[in-house]
Amino acid sequence: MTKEISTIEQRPYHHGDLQRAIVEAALDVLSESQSTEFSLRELARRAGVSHNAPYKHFADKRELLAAVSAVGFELLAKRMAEATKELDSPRQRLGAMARAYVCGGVNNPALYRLMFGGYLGGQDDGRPAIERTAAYNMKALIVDAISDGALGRPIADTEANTRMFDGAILVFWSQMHGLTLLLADRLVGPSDKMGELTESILQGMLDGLANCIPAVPEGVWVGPPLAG
Amino acid sequence: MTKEISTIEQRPYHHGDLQRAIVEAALDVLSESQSTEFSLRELARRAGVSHNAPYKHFADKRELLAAVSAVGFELLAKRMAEATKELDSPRQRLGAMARAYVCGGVNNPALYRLMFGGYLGGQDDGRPAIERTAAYNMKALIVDAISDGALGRPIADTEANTRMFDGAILVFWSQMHGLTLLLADRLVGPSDKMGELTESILQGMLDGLANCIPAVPEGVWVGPPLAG
DNA sequence: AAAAAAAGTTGACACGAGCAACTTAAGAAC
DNA sequence: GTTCTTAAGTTGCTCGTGTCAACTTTTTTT
Repeated sequence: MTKEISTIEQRPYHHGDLQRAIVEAALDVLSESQSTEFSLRELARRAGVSHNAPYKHFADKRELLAAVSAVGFELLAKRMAEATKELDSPRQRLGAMARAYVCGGVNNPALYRLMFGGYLGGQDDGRPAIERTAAYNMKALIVDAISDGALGRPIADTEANTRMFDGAILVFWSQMHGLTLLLADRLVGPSDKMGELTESILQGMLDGLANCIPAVPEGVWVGPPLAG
Repeated sequence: MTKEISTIEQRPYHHGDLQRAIVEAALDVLSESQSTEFSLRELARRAGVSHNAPYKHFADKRELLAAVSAVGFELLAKRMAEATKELDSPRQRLGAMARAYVCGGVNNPALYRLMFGGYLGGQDDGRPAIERTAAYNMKALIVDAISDGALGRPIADTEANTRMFDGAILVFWSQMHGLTLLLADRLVGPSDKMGELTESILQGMLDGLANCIPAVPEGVWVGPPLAG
């Protein structure tokens, strides 16, 4: 449908930028149907190419979904960065980040589940590298806010504090991850109360963390595992 | 394969208890493949019946998965109940419950995702009734522990406290839900540190809740929505 | 015993994943 | 500029799957 070729983009070969077109079609269909059970053929149809053209850019459906997931990570990270840009108070930054995170997930549950759910990288074969970097990117935002004092006092982002940081990130992340999915799956609602819920849960969490940040046990990783 | 007919079970018609056999096959395949993308035909094959026999018991794949999900809820609720049975201290009960919950999810992520993820009841057409009751069942376990004093002091399970209870449940549930999924999806690990992680996060959460239980905003529901 | 209903089977259709062989267009080599 | 190579796209196939329809067999009802 919409060819959407940014005039700057080079169109590498005879037809348009199919790779991008397919990913965008997939994002559209995913957003509309809220399901990953669309067919590559449907995407090909939307892009106006033959049913097998996508295979020239993606080995299989899984690889396409990985690319979609990567875009999702970029979008989410961008929104979180944008939401916190103008804010000075680290506490406010953390709040804005949390709201952006939850909001992003609730507004497109299927994409969120694709990004974080086990569809990709199920075993040890490893998630696409881009997803790892995006996940680390998001972690960095949290670390910044915490080290700037979001928990009531600044905490130096040093080696010695690693396990404490990981503990805080783990609490924060799992809390927001859980809230996002409960809202997205309508196990909690209504979702227009999203903002208030996020804020009140966040406040309770920070109260708890201010008392005591749980140090994560030796050997625990928070974020995608590094090696295979 | 394994017909597995409990000698007590009545076999209603000419062949075995197909309904049960199919659901059990589905549970097997789901556990093995950690994916819901198996075929009904595969299940039929395993049960030794023709490819269409399952349709006499389930209108479509979705309905079969709903039945599997229901079994999952029952299993999980049973394990949580079992884990807390012998414990007097409400705090210990809550801890045991949390561990059983997280452990159940991590040991079979695909089943957990099927139960709580958006595959079923995506829109408003409603989740199967059995899933609702199971979810309420689990909520009740949490309410019991809290009203017995798991948060440091007993809190009467009265109408007046409803929103506070919902707040506590929301915090507890979303925290554990998030932790479970992060572990299941290997975004946090390693999963053999599951118990310690659960306990330390739970402790931090209770510290926070002891200070202040967030009252959920007016009109929020925690658990599957009641009406359409 | 006959009728109705439930459970299971066979056969068909449409559709999607993915492979193979072919065609076209773009760049590189000469 | 012609040829060669290769990326991008197409056509056509095989195979498995969901699901419908029609038929058979067994069980329950009457």
